[in-house]
Amino acid sequence: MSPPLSQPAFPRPRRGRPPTPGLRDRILRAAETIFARRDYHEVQMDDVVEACGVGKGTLYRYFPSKQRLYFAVMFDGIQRLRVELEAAVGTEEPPAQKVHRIVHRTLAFFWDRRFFFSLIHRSEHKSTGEAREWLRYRGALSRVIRETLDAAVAAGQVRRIDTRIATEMLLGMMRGVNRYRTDDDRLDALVAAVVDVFMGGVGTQTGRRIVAERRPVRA
Amino acid sequence: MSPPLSQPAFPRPRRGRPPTPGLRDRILRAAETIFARRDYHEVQMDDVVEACGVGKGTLYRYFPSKQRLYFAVMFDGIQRLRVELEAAVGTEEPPAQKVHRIVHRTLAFFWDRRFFFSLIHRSEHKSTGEAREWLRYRGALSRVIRETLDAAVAAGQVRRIDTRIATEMLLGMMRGVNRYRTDDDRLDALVAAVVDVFMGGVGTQTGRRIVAERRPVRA
Amino acid sequence: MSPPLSQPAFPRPRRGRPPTPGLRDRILRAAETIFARRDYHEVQMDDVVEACGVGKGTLYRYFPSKQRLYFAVMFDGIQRLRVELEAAVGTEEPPAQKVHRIVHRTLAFFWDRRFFFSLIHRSEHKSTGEAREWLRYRGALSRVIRETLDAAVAAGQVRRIDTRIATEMLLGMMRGVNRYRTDDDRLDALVAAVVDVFMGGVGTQTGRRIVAERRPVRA
Amino acid sequence: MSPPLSQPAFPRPRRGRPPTPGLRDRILRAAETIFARRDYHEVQMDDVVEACGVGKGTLYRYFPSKQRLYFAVMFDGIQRLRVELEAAVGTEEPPAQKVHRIVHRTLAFFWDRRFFFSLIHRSEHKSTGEAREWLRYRGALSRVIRETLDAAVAAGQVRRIDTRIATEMLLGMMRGVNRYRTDDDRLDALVAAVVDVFMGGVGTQTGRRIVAERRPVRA
DNA sequence: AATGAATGAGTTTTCATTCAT
DNA sequence: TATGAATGAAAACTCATTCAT
Repeated sequence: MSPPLSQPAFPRPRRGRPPTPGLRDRILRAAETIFARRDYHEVQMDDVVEACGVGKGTLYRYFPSKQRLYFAVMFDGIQRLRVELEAAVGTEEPPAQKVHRIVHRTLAFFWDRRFFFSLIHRSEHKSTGEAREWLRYRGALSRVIRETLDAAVAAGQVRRIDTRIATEMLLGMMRGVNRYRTDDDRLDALVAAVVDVFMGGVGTQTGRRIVAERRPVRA
Repeated sequence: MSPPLSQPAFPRPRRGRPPTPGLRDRILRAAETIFARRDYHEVQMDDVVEACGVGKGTLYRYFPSKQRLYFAVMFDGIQRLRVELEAAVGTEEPPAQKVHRIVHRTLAFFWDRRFFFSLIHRSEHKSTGEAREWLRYRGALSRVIRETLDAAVAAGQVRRIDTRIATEMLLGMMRGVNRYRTDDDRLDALVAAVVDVFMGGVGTQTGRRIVAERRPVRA
Repeated sequence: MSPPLSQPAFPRPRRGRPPTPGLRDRILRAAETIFARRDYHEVQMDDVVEACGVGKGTLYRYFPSKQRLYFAVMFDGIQRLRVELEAAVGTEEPPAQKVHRIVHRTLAFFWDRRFFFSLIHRSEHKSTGEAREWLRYRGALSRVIRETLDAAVAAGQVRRIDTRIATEMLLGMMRGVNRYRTDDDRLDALVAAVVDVFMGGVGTQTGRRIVAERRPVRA
Repeated sequence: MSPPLSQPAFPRPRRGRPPTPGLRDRILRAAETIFARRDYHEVQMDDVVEACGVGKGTLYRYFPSKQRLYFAVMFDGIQRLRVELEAAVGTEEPPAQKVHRIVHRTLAFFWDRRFFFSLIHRSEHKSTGEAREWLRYRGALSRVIRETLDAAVAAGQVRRIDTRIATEMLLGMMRGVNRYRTDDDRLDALVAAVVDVFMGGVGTQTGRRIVAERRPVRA
């Protein structure tokens, strides 16, 4: 539904000169750095305008409203994360190992985006198109995790638990440790801690052993 | 002009119209239900006014600004939860069992307060007095959990892990499953799932067995 | 129309116990010190309430609105000044001398009341009863001055000028020097300066001599 | 991106919608007529908005607050008056004559601005930047008068009096006659009366004669 | 009668969005 | 097309006045 975010290597045959190529992306990047740092309601369109060095009219030409811009940023971000996770998971490793990669990538992604998603999932009564689309994106992301867990269950590395709920737990753990981390906390240590507890909790004997032996978790 | 001697010393003989008893609490309750359902910026003072059937001036008499009201609601809520947890934890049970109670009470508390604290996790750069105080309240809450975990470690029911981080993981897990639960999810099932995974992850043999054998914990 | 402001020596036979005798006056005094120092719109009824140590309901029992209170204060003040001037003028002195007394008393009166009358004479369109009454009070005051000038004209001590306009000039001069006086300015010096210029301007030879010889004006 | 070289250096090639020419002035004029007629607290921003036929946002774009707008109007007005006075005084006439011009211009200026400066003389205890700046403007205005008087003293046309105080007297006289003028009063007559009394009061023989002989001064 | 709690109409200001160039 | 000026609906808050005790 949204155009590809990275410039494709061969620009598709354009009819009519596309207005300032790459401008949409530039706006998206600038907006991301802003929305990642401040809450939705603390961000003003003027800030975005200033951050991406573009006129306000232009901004509105590309994104018809603040909400749309915000969601575009969120969708873009979560999509990139999903792509990363898919890449991390599309290997021949044992599923239990993949959990480690997932946690690492995800925590790294949110490390500098602590205010991401602050707007999302408010006012449940409003079922706007955005809300629906958000669920799609969010679902696509969590599905990567869930399917990995499913595979792990199939491989006897994770116990027969409800992987939907387990996925939310894992995401929640990561959010928690990231939100309330201290300045001394290091990414790797938190990754290790999360994997340790989560796999300890959901893994089978086998699963735990696989995770434990491979990566000597540095505190 | 001096208080009648027959009156007890404490209830000083108020002159003029006495403050409507319990009004502050009434406002606080009404505001809680509103802030629990909608995001801070979606709540308007007029809504609160209407919800508690009180004049706007009165609202401002008790809480001098919207922010103050919001924080009062948050502080009140988190404090009540903390008190509940302290009660739940002040028993002779084995520490591992107490984790079960903590999870149950906490999830129950947030069951209808899914949007609580939405504002609070924002803009930490503003070090207002409120922000500081929030940290105090939040710290007092998490301390209850952490100390329980510490006791569990001491009792050999939880492994020697960083209980600060473990606390955040536990809170994060609960937040995650609550936020993204479906309409079919039941409180007890989620409690069980969280305890299962968390204690599986952090517990020792002993700890796990303690939790596992006394599975059915009702409200 | 308004009750006598000073307690008469023999209290008139009251039927029904008069509510807290002297309270009205107390309020009036307290309000005066407030309105003399701050502008009408900067004064809040709560300030008045606090200043006179009386409940807000009581305040409204005696003065039905802020405006009424304000005008009562103004009327009271201007009336007292008028009484003073009448006393100062009811002597056998030559009229030119009386001007000196007028200036002295008037400047002294306003010395600590620099914000008096700030509200008055706004919004000409509103012809409230207050506005009319204010004109009566103000007229009574300026009449004392004007009649003194008339007498001075008759006595050949002031030139045949329009004494209405001259009165306004004199009042304006006093207002000007008082409003923009420095901390070093002394009352007597300003009185002398005003009398000097005014009588120099309106007086005849005779009139000027009379004023000049009597009070050696210290600059 | 850099300005075309054919354009002159100064009118930089503004991009986007150019500011409505003269809009700031239009607002200023409209606000002046309003503030000249009504007191600060009786003026609402909506009135100003309506008076100058501009959106409220625009009003706030040019003046960030009601106070700022008010002071801008005052500063603008007093500055224009000062410029007028400087022009009136920058001639070869004898200083005593100049007083006549000063009075004429000043009274004419305030003829339709009887409520000007109503806020300004308030609450001097608040030493805001505006208050300071106001003193600068007001000082610049009175200085023109004072220097004229000083010159007149030097020329032997005014007695050796305190010209600071004399300036305040003159301004006060003008304010007084203007404030309390009747509908029948004519500008020229009041000007004549003020000059007559003031110069009679402060002038030397010479000074008075100079003013007196060239009585009829029209605009 | 006296008091102070309760009230709500009225005002300033913000900021997402539109529009003229 | 790109730009920034212009717009006005919406929202927090104040304070004179009323009312219950």
